[in-house]
Amino acid sequence: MDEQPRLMHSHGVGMAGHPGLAQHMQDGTGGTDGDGRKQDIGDILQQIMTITDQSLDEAQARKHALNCHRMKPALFNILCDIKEKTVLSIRGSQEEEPPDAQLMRLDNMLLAEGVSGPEKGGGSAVAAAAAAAAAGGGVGSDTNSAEHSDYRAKLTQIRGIYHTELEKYEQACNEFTTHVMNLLREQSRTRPISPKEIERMVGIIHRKFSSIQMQLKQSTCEAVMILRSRFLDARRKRRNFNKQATEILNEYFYSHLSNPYPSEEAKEELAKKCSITMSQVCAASRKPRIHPVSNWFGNKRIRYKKNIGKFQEEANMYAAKTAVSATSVSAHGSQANSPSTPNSAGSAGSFNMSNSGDLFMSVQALNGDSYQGAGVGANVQSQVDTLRHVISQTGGYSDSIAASQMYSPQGINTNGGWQDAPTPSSVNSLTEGPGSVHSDTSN
DNA sequence: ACTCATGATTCTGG
DNA sequence: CCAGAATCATGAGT
Repeated sequence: MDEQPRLMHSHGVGMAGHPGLAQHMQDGTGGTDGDGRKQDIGDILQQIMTITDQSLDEAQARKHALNCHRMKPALFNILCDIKEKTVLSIRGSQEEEPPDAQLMRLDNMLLAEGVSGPEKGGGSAVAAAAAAAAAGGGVGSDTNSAEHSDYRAKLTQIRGIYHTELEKYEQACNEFTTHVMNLLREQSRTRPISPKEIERMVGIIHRKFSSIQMQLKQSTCEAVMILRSRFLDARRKRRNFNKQATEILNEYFYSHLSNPYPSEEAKEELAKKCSITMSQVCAASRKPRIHPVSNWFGNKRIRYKKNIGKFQEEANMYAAKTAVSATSVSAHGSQANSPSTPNSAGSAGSFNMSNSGDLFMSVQALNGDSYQGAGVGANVQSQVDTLRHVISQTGGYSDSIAASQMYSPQGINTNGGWQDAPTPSSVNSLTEGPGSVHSDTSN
């Protein structure tokens, strides 16, 4: 039985044209004469060795004959056994399954980016963000949606490429697998190849292909990242509001100085007036995001509070402006609010007091300046009175609020801020009183 | 190149 | 969750 494995080996090898083993086999035959059976085997080997010299038909016939040899099944099994053992020992060492932590990550990311998920117009997350932005802002979302559609188009492109490539790989993988399987099956008639081994081979092929797939996923992820950074993570891309917008916002701010927390509607309105586009809303972090007007007011509040002195001039200017417009309005008989302003000085005072020492000064300055401002911009002298009146209003725009909401000077004082105003955001200042007058007239 | 103004983001406390 | 505070990043003026 010793030599029979060699037979099979040589056979297989001979077919594959392996020189080294042919040599080895020849050694085996050289040392075995005398025995009839071995002689027989020698013959067979001889035949095998010369098989390449024969015609194809002859070779085929010989092959068939060998294949039908009565010893073949037994030999085959034994060889398979031996092979299995050696293969196992080899495989044991390289038993690697460093599995798909990374693959999972990639998959998750692709899913999150809407590349590999269910078809949803591509970039579901971003699309959602865009939708949210559009819905939330309503205003000027054109440019934004344009940007997003651009982004989406690109993402869809990536998605398309990814899917076609993936499909290609899968197809290639399947084709190759079946090809190899056929080949092995075919060869298993002449070589000791067990089904198990074929299975193993298939596994290897799949692993190879999945590593290719991983590369594909990786590069897709990279592409998406680049796209994101190009389109969305230009988050801090800051475009200054235009002058008019700033003016409108400032007017609102200074006319609601005692409670500069515009309601949602007010913000909407302001945004509309300022034609502040939602493109300025952060698209990056995929959060529904803060309205630019909110940003503006947030920044304004904090910066104003931080350095009131610096903003005093501005405040005066807008106060004057407001005054002028308010007078023109009041001339039309919308004095409904004006009578209620006698105490406005108080609110102005309160505001003042809220800001340490120089506040008081600033109030003084405010009044003085406002007069001046009126003189400059105003056409009507008789407006001086109204001006004064309105100016005080500006200080206490939310007089009504102050009254109704117990917006006490003390509170402001102690805090040096507006925070104490109860639920500031709930105050719908745009629609109420002087504020609305002001903002309406400002247009 | 530098500085300042300013819109946006992030972190934190209530 | 919201406002404030801190910070980042950019645009504009010099």
